[in-house]
Amino acid sequence: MPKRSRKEAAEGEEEGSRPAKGGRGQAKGVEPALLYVDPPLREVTPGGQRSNFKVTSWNVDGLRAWVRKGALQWVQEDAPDVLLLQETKCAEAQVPPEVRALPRLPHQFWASASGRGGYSGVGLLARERPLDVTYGIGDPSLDAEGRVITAELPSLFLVCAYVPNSGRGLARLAERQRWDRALRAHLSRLDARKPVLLGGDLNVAYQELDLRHPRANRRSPGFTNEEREAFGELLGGGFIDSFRFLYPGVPNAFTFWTHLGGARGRNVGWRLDYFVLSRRLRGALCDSKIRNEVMGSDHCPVSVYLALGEGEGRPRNGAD
Amino acid sequence: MPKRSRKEAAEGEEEGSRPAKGGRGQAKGVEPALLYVDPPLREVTPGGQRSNFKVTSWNVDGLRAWVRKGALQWVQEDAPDVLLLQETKCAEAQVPPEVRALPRLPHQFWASASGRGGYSGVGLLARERPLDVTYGIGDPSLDAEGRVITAELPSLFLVCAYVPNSGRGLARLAERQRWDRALRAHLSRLDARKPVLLGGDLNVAYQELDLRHPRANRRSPGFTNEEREAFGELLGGGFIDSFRFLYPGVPNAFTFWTHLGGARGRNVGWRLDYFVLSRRLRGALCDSKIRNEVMGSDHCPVSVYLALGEGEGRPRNGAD
DNA sequence: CTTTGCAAG
DNA sequence: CTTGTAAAG
Repeated sequence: MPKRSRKEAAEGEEEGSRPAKGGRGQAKGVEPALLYVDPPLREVTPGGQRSNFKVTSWNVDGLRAWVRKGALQWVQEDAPDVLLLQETKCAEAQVPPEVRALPRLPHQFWASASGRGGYSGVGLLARERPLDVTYGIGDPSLDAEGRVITAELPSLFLVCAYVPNSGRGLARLAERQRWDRALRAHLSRLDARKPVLLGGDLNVAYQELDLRHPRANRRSPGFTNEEREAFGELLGGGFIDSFRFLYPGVPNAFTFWTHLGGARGRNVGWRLDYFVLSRRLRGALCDSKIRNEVMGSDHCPVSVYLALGEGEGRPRNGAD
Repeated sequence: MPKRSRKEAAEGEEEGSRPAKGGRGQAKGVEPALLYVDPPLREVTPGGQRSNFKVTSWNVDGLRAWVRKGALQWVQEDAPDVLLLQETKCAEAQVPPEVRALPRLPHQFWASASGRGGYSGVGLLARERPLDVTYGIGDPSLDAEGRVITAELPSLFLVCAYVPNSGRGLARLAERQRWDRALRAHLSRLDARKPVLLGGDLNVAYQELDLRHPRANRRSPGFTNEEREAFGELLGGGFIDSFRFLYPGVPNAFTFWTHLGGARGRNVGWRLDYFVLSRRLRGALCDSKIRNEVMGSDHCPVSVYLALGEGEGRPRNGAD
């Protein structure tokens, strides 16, 4: 069982295909759709401030294939202030010209796995030029795969992350744990200077609520105790899971579905893509959206809406 | 220039895209279609014997993809007595069930590259059970790639061959020359017992007439002097190129077009697929067809029609 | 199941 | 340009 990957196990027979407890009897293997429907956008903070900053994050599962599928059309309509992309599988020189030419996102920053451009990789595309951009999380032994870009904006640090998968048979779980620790340290260092907004594929479903078949995936990459606890420490360390903060207890809100076996059609998925923010940014949070109707990858895009004002950029000891 | 492969050079600018000498002036790079149209079938020999044996040969460029494209439909309509397939790229265990189930071709024999099933490979499928079937050309150092199947039928030996490509930069030309010699020896040994019919992708265009851009391909795999001379020795050794025997001087009759650059649409091709037969079978030859309208591979199928009678199977010293 | 890379043609 | 393959998810 530990030999099966998270994504394989997501399709597993162990527990997933039993009829729901207490439900009406169902034919073996048939599951109800249980689609999460994203509610209408909340355009203001509880305090009444209007959203003026939108970030969208999308694990594209291969930037070039994603472009061929026409995803850029959706990006233009979505019109985020910043677009975070993960799993571009693409060296900077291979980024399609249509992406480079996006009129509303002229400031583009790319990272890819050194040596093999077709693996991992992230991008950060911004409407306005960041004050500064850095790469990685400060540990060269963990920064060879092009997984993190950090942009300093006037009022916050924006971090795009593609957290490494723990691998088949959890072969890379130990490395993943080092990675989770290093990311947390990176975020803390940033947070000491300005509030932080982290977006991306964090490759963990935090709670049972966050994947369709928790029991079947206890030792699957993305739902091990080790990965979940690391995420818990992030939340305990002054950060908020924006979606869950706004929508506690809401089930079936997934951002990833394996390609195998038509999982997406049955909404057999995982919530792996997040916007996590410094606690002191919570008053600026308008909404956190899961665009699960949008096709083009095995992940769907997620967006966060903030209301950034005069006071937002103040340093940590000035707030909270 | 020797670095470019045959198939790349087929598309080259060197000589190919000049307007034809003496022709009307043409826009640069535009070539006339010059499609070869297969004439109506000759159903009888010059001596008046009706064809009673049909063999079709096709380099399928991947048996599984070829099946997915629906080529089996055409095979059923073609209804050959024997079907020879090359470049199956498929271990015997991976042959699609639809192929195994072909109702009119129940006797199937497969060869593939030992170790890597996805490379090379041939098949021989027969309506009637052969008397005997052997594999290879009698040299273990040349027989590891599943390129030859020989079936003994009552009146002749039928050989299915996929001759190795000389490779980019002619890296395998020396091996190819050994291969050509060994194939010739194999055919001679068979021919001493019964007449021989060889069909398959012989990976050589014999004369300038047999490819669209001879000048540009002087050192391209498939048109080197070495390969052409080896084919000439076969013809000098008592064998006939059935198509050219029946259609001397007919140009633009190609059986292969590279996938690159829309070569097939412009009929920028090569004649690489042949039926070659023992000279003493020439009286049995009705026709040799090139089905260049049939899609499903980068090669088209070719067919030969013979009239086999009482006297056909007699040993060599009894005829010619 | 799909995306990369690659080798081969 | 298309077929295989493997590694990765």
